[in-house]
Amino acid sequence: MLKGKILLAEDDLSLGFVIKDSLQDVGFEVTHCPDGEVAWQQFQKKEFDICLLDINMPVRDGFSLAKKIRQQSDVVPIIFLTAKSLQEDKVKGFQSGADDYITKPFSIEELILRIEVFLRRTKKLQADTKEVYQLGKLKFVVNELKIYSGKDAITLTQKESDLLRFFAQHENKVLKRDEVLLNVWGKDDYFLGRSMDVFITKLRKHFKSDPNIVLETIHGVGFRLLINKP
Amino acid sequence: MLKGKILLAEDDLSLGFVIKDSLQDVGFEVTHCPDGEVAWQQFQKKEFDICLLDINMPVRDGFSLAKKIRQQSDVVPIIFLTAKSLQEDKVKGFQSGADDYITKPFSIEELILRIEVFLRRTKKLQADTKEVYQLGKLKFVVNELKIYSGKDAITLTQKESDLLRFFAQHENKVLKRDEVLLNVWGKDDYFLGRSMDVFITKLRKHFKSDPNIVLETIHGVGFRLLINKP
DNA sequence: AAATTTACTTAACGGAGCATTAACAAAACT
DNA sequence: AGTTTTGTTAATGCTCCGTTAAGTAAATTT
Repeated sequence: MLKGKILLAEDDLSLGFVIKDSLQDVGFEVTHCPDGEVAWQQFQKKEFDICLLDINMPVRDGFSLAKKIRQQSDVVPIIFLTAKSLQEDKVKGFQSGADDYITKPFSIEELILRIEVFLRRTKKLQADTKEVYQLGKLKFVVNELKIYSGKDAITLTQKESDLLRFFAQHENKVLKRDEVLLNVWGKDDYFLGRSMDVFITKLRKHFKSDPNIVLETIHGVGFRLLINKP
Repeated sequence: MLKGKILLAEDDLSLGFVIKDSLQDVGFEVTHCPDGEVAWQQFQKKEFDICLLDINMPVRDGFSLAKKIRQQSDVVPIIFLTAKSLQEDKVKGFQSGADDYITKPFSIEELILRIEVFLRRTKKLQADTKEVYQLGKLKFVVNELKIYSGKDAITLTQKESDLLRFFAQHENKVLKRDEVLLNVWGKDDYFLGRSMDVFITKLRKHFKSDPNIVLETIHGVGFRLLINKP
């Protein structure tokens, strides 16, 4: 069971590996970045449920990265990993938008517990929000995995639903192939790319009852979900 | 809303703090004790609805504490928090009167759900609120563990009833496998998942007198209790 | 207390559903 | 024309789920 997507920025590679491995063991998907700049690039590409940022990093330190992240999202929880336990650092950290910090050396168990505390909080808010998209004359109800066309309904598989949801969230916007892959599949390689193409075909079939819904290909770039007004 | 009073014995202070904080967040009153002896003093002073005991503690370990507690009350649920997952420990734990154990690292969410499963059970003995669900032409009376079909009645077991109750509470909503497991069994692992499938089969058999009641499977996601209007 | 019943879990196996991979066709770039 | 990218269908193989039966432990009866 996938519990959530975690962005881990940690320049100490062996420590980073241990953290990544432990978190994956308990069901998280972890993207490990060796410095703040790479982490920032990843953050822009993909959605994360929580960020774990080391403070002392080359290229871009944790504080600066946290600020950047906060400019783009003031919801995603940020936890600092820090060797220092000085009061100033803590203050500085919270000012830059962190939600919590944990001082090294910490136990993996404790880290997991803290992560879960945050995820539970944010989950509660989302848990019962009905996520529904009106696509032309079709109504897509995410939690039910269904597309309604009047009284008729088509049931989607989980993956179809994940993919359609991502397009519906960005209606009318060009989405690059790697963006889609990273967000829906979690990684980007040749085979998953082909797999995505198969799913694109499936989605197009589901749309055939409403010709105003067009999932167009931008050759060499990606796709765009376009809803034409009739 | 105060959900219940919890005695927490945990010598790892930072872990204890996280647990206490999380439980308070969801409405429990928590008394956190740093060792078994202090916990025992607190238990004698005050009434608790549930006890969470770490096993490895200085002064008085969890096993010994559980025995003491059991001498005074054989009703209060005891849950062990343990780092070991060895079979011997489990056995030893249950012999000393524990009702359940949870191995570290565990998720706070899971702990909360297990606590709630226990509290619901003990409360059931006290409360007498009639909880009745009309499912198609069947009437499900929770406290009686019965499903009425006209004059005929089927008697359910406790687990069947717990499970059906959870579905009846969320009629028409897609419930994920882990949600069901956590809410009905208190924890989510492979075997309990299989066990749930067995109970799903049993429930479907009970429904066979009314074809409008459909407990449908959402592959890879969970189940949904659907009542079709005839 | 031994035997039986009851309730639930675990094992085992078969089948269905699904994502992926493969294979080939079509389209779009060079 | 040749190469790369995308569309589509079919085959593959994995995971999930349904079901029956066997195992286990507690409760009840004899």
